Order: sequence, then structure tokens, then C-alpha cells
Amino acid sequence: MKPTIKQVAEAAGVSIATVSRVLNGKDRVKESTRIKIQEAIDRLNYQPDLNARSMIKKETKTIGLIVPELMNEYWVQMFDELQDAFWPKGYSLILGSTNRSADRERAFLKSFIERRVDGLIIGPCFDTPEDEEALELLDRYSIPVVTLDPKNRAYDCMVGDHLQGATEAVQHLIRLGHRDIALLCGSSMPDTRELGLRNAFLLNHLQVNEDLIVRVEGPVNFQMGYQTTKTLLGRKMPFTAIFAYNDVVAFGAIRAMEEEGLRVPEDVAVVGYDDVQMASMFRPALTTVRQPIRNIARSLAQLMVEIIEMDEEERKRAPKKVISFQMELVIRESCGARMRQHGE
Amino acid sequence: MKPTIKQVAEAAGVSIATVSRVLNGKDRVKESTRIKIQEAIDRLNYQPDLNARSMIKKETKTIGLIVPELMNEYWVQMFDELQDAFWPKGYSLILGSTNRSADRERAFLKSFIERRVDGLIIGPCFDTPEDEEALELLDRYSIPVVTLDPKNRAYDCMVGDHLQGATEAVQHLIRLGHRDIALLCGSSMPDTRELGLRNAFLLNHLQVNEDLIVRVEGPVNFQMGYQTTKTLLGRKMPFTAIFAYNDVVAFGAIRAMEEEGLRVPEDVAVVGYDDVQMASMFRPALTTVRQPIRNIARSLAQLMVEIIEMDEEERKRAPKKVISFQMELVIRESCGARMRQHGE
DNA sequence: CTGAAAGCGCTAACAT
DNA sequence: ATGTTAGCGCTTTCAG
Repeated sequence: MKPTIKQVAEAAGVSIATVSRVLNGKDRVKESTRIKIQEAIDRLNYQPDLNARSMIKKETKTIGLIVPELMNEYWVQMFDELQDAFWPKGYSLILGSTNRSADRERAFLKSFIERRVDGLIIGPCFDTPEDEEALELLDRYSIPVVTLDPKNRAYDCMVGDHLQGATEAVQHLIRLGHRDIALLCGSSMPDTRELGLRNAFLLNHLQVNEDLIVRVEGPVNFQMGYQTTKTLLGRKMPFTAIFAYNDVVAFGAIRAMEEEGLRVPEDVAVVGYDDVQMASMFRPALTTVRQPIRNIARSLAQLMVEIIEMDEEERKRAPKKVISFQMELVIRESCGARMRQHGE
Repeated sequence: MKPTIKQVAEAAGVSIATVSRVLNGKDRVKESTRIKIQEAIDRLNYQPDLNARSMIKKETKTIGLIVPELMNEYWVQMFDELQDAFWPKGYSLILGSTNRSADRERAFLKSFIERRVDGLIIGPCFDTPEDEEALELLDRYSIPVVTLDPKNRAYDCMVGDHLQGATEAVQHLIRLGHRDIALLCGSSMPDTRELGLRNAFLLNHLQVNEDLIVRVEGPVNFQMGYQTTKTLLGRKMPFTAIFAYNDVVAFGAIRAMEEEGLRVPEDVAVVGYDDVQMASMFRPALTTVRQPIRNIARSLAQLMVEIIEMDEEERKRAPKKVISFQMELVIRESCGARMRQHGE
């Protein structure tokens, strides 16, 4: 069965301590015995037991990641990039997708604590007050936390600068001559997309058409974009552009408009958010705002490792940081920039 | 700092053995002490250390999952469903996305073995012969493996019946009157999509147009569908339908045809494969073949747990199973079924 | 019903 | 340079 360090020691005719030494490569070992032991390791196909090791070292080299839903491409990319970023530092990720179930959320949290993760990354979750309690546990076990949720100010936080991103998106539309810009967003308040829109209008000394700001309860997805746009169209409220909460909402909006005989971007310009894979494949190719996911992931990994390596004292002293990342406007077809280049 | 069982024992005025008993709920403990201990646990916010526990129990309640790429929605869904399926059985998943790097592949394998996963699920990976070696390790550590790759017959395997799925897809096109059906697939041989196509033609006593079978080296994605279709169109090889390796390839093909002034499905019918989220949102909505991912995940979890619970003997005796799942043709707009209902 | 003690596989002093 | 030993936090006999 599974070989242990003891078997390797026997096979090599040394004590387990010496085997441990070559395994960890720290203490010096005579070259000849080193080789002898290495041979035994190879012959037995020995792989050290990380769990046993972490009991002593008091570190599992594991980072927990809790995301709201993987069907949202953003979180998949984030996981991928985080995995890439932590790998060279010797950490593995364990992933929990809550699918927006509060129970799952707490269950993962518990599971991660039981597994003694060295650090925890949490996306936008834990809204309910009961969760505060769960999060206290993290403190009790002094597990470093970094969030990817701008709303949660209790921890270090990395997040795209959505105010800037949204502002740029809307500025772009305004520059293209649009004044009646519909905003399709979720019901969470305050919403940075909305703030960005208002900011852009302010910067241009323009008045926001409040009737075109639509906040929708429930899931923010294709269906929502589709339905909301249909409603908007039914209200006979004239608008020449749509700024959607995310790309998938934008797809829904475009679909709805096509069904009503409106053309994008000729009749209505559309800007999305996130730059999912499909954005460049969709027809019309979607103008959107891209998050620097790779940068976020790397900085996060960097910071996380720094915190992990601090002692209790330092952690207390270190101030909670909110690091925000520049968003990038990606101009494609759906905003009609090309055909409007000659001015409004 | 982190409370241990010892602290709980002290706080409750009992021995650690008794605390362990209430933790595991197996042995019987006097109700009064049970309560006393439970109170101590709650007060200290104690969470048992799973790693310590697994050392003794010789089980980590962890399943490793290795997938080729998460940017392919199929694998995301599979992860989600597997997580759901294993959760009630008390297992957590740890995920490795190799992004088609053989190094990563081996690294994950090693990492999972070191973490002493109770079972391993592997997608279509490990094609290179060097990997055989890595897989031997699994045997050495007698870690149960179930694959999601029909090519790998050395292990238990769960997989969609792609021959049936592809056959149905092409049968559908043939029924709609198509004879010149282009197939866009990868270069892996034997390819079930191709087999399915041939099978469908055979069943209808028709001749396959070999020139329309395109096997492409490299990644199978939107770009591939787009480029291949352009080439096909350039060759002036008449075809009235395309069966694409997967939905994203189909999107690329449709895009290419639209650019050449061809309409889908009026001029060319298209059938995809996988039924990704976007398939129903795309315009035209994609006719495609859906995998019963949830069923696959559940059966897999079931089987995995059965194997884990076997002893060495039983495992040897148990024959390797290949369980295949019925695929489902989802008819939407891109095949033109609706407008061709009245016959060819 | 509960406690004492052995030990899971490993690392880290402390000896030699 | 290497071996001996004491744990890490927990479960599980074996006594009592």
C-alpha cells in the first residue's frame, strides 16, 4: 500500500530523520546517502503525505476561494488566473461555488476552516447578517481574508474600479452623441454602473434621464436584459443607447431589439461590461468594459502571501487596503463608434 | 489561537477522548456531559482539524478533479454538477485546470496524491506516454480513478454516447433534406462526430461527401469554426449544412457565413454540440446536442463512492465499466427545421 | 460511560 | 552528518 517515510528509511538503511532531510532539502546530508535515499524514494514511488506535514508546519499551502457562481464567466477566469498566480508560490486553490445559496456559503466556509486553509478569498457573498457570525470564525482561526467584493470593507480587497469603468463607457456614448442612455442594472445599491453614468453626465454638464435608469430585482442575466428591454421598448420611452450591467444582459437587450426591428448599432448603441469570450464573437461584436483579471489575481496572490507570512502582531498593525484596478473600454461594433466617427 | 480538542476537553472538564466521542457521535456519551461538551465547543468556536482526522481515518473526504480547460463551459458545468453530487456524500472537490499543459497535468496529479485524495476524476488528458508513468502512481497509492474520457479504457469511465448524439444530429439534417453536410471537427482520431455522421448516412443508404469532412489540427474553438468555414466557402464546394464539433465552432461558422452573405438556416443549416448557455441566446438560436451532465455527474459520484468503500480485494475483482449516457438533440432555429417542415 | 495511552506520517530540536 | 525523540491534533483500542 501507500509507502511511508518509514519504508523509505528502511529501504535506504537510514533513519526517517535523514529521509526527511533530503525531502526538505534544508539540512545538509552527505551526497552518497542523499543519492541512496533518492533512489529508494524513486523505487518506492514515494510521495510525502502533505497532511501529515501540515500538522507540524502549521500551514497547508492551500487557499480557499468562494465564488457566487461559476456559470458567470468572470469567476471562471478569476479562478484560472488565481490558480496561475498562486501556483508558483506553492499554493493550491480549493474552490467553492455557492450558486448564491447562503447555506452552501456557510458550509464551504466551515469546510475550509476545517481544512485549515492558509488564506481565504471571497467574492461577493455573505450579505446576510447571520454570516457575520460565520466570518467571526475566520478571525478566531486568524485566517487571512482578501475579498473581491467592493462592498465588504472589513477586509483587504481587490476590485476593478467600476466607477471609472462605467464612467468611461458612458462618456464614450456621450461623445458619440447619445443623450438618452438607458441603464440596465441590478437592484443592489449603491450601484457603480449607475454612479458611473451619473458621473459621466455630470462631467458633460448634461441631465440624466431618470426614467431610463432601470433597476431590476432578481438575477442579472440574458433573460433580464431581454425582458427589460422589451418593457422599455413598450413604454415608448425614446432612447438611443443602452449601457448594460454586463455582457450577457447586453446580449439579451440586443436580441430583444432585433426582434422589435431595431438595429444595433444603427438604431440603438449598446455597451456591455466584462468582456466575456462571446463579446467578440457576438454579432454585432460588443463594445464593453474589460476587467484586468490577470492583474487583480496576481496582486491578490502577492498580497495574500505577504499577509500569510506576517505574524499575529504584524497582521494587526497592517491597515486594511482596498486596491482598485483600472478598467479598460474595449470598442467594437455595438456602440457604432466607427460609423459615427464623423461626429454626431 | 486556533482551539484544539485539548482546550475543549479542559473547558468541559473531561478527557479528549470523550470530546472526540461527541464530535463523531458514534460511541454513546451521557447526555449531561454531551451537553457540557457541546457548550464548550460552541463557546470556543471549535472546528475539528480535518487533516489530523484524516491521518487516522485514512480518508480525506476529498476528490480530485482534473479538467483540460475551464474556459470551455462544459467543464464548468461538470464541476458544478459534480460538486453538487458529491456534497451530500460528504466529499469536497479539489479542482485542477490544466489548460492543456502536460506539466500542469502531472503537477496536479502529484499534488493530489500528496494530498491523499480519496478518488480522482480525470477528463480527457494524459495522452502522452510519459503520463502513463504518472498514472502508475495512482495505482501504487491505490487511488480510485474514474475518467470522463471515452478514449481511456483503463479506468471506469462515464461518457456521453457521442456516436448516438452525432448520429441523431446528422439524421436530423438528412431528414430535413440535406445531403451535402460539412463536418467541422478536430484532428483526434477516431472522432465520434465523424463516426456518427457516417453512421447516419449509412442508415439512410446515402453516400458521404468525403470532401466535406474537415479535420483541423490545433484548438477547436470559435476561430477554428470561422476560419475553416471561410476556407470551405472559398473552395466553392457546395454544401447545405454544417455539423460542428461544438457550439462555439458553430458560432464561428455562422459568423463566417454571415460575412459571406449566406443566411442561416435559409442557405445553410447548422447543428452544434454541447448546448452551452449561449446556444439559446445566439441568433439564430442554435440547434445542438445536449449532454446529460447532471446525470453523468450523479452516476459518477455514486460509482466513485462505491469504489472508495470497497476494500483492496473487491476493487481488483470489480470489472472496469464504461457507462455511456444518452445524448439529446435540442432543435432550435439554426437547422431550419421549422421552415422545412413541409418537406425538402 | 469515561479516561489513559498508542499511534497516524511527518518535522524539528536535541544528541551523538 | 545522522539518529533519537517528542510531539502536531486527532481517533481508537483497552481498561476501568
